Amino acid sequence: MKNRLKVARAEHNISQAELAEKVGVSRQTINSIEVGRYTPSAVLALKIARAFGKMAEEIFQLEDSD
Amino acid sequence: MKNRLKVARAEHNISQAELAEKVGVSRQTINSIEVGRYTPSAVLALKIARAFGKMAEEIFQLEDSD
DNA sequence: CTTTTTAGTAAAGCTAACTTTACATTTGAT
DNA sequence: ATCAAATGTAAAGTTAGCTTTACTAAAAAG
Repeated sequence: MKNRLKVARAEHNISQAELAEKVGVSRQTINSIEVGRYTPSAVLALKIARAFGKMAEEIFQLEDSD
Repeated sequence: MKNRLKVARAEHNISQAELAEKVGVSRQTINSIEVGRYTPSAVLALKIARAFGKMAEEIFQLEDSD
């Protein structure tokens, strides 16, 4: 799964740590998702999307490999 | 997390087994998600939404408890 | 009423998501 | 050039997502 987290954070000018706090996970979790180390749960994905005022699909996109 | 899987399946008139096959998981996984036994991964949530031609948020909704 | 399809549930096992702690590297500000 | 903030990564541990097999119950079709 691809994600546009880095871009969305840049648009909103917030750090990984700030996003983490906003959605209730650790900073490392946000970093790991952002760099593609793993896929978030649907709950976390929805919270992240909501934090940016976007649809989940605008932030997270399926790849052929999924 | 709430979900509208049962309704979406009814609209599309497909069984849990058919949906499972479409998105590449076991029938039990679909059933478990539908009855709220657990939350899907973001990948699976996106695949399910796509299978119904809807946005993830139309099928899966955050609750206060999330 | 009998058969078939669909749905619900359970146990055991495996892998991936997430945590905490901790340290190294990069970037930005002064 | 220095200090602070932000990012990247790692290891160890816990929990949740998902699988397979298997059985029961409900609903639909005949």
